[in-house]
Order: sequence, then structure tokens, then C-alpha cells
Amino acid sequence: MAYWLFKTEPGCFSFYDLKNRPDRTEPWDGVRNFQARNFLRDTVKVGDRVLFYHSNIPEPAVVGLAEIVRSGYPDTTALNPDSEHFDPRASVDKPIWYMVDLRYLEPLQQIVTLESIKQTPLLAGMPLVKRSRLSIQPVTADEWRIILTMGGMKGI
DNA sequence: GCCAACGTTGGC
DNA sequence: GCCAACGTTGGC
Repeated sequence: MAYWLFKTEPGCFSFYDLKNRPDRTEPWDGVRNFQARNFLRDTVKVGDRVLFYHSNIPEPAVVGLAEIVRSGYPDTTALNPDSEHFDPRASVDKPIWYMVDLRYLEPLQQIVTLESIKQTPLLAGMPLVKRSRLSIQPVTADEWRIILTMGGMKGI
């Protein structure tokens, strides 16, 4: 089982939106970056755990936990001219873009802010800290454990 | 709202 | 295939 961090702007889609979805599950569509696409298509697997991160807000932070319930499959929003994520280069035979399905698990007892992550030397290697804009990031087992502890999730 | 970082595009 | 221009992201 691997660990990931998924970024989203909560004004667009938040952890609480995920909680309110049927089955608390949502297709993670609209990723239009090749490195993130490669993770979704090739590496993210069912059962992997996800840190759900809210970006582009006054206090960006990891807010909750989710899990992968379906591994990579073609992102059909790329084929839909009415979608804001439409990509005319994509086709059924060559979908270009991929998505996975994500299911809500639980919120952190307390959010783990970007500021507190930056102040933690053991988390200095995270792409988040290096100011990468990558929206799908791998997380090591050590980083996962540290962030859950910071989030008050010692029982897990 | 600014702007630095950085990924993508397209002319050559 | 280089690289300048451009667009987007996201912290602040």
C-alpha cells in the first residue's frame, strides 16, 4: 500500500464535498499535468491512502484522509466538449488523461497546516515544501506517520 | 491581487 | 530539439 497527497482548491471541491457524495466516493477527474497523470495511470492503486490537502486558501493544510477505491481509468471529461476540462486532443483510443476514484475516510483531529509542515525538518523532502505545483504527490510511510501524528491521529 | 515558479507550447 | 513566450498554480 502506498501513500499520496492530493491537492484541491476547496472552493472548487473540498473534503466536505467528498463526505457528502453518494457512497462518499468521487472520481478524481480534471488532472491535466503529465507527471500527475502518470501517477494516476500507472502507480496509484486500490487501497492506497491519501492525504487530502486544501490549497489556495489563507491557511493551506492537510485536512483529512481518503482511500483509493478504483485505480486509473480514462478521464472522460477530456472527451466532453461541454466540460471545462475538455481536451480536443483526447480520444477514446488515446484518452491522454486518467482519473481514479477516491473515498472519504475521516477528517484529521486537527488540520496540519503547510506552515507546520514547513517547520518540521523531517518533512522537508516533501514536494509540497519544495513548492512544487504537482497536484498528485507521493508520500513516504515516514511522512504519512508524522503528519497523522501532527493531526492528532495517534490511534491509527 | 501580486508575482515567483514552473510546466507547456510553438516557432525556428 | 532548443528556448522564448505564455499560461497556470498557489503561497503570501
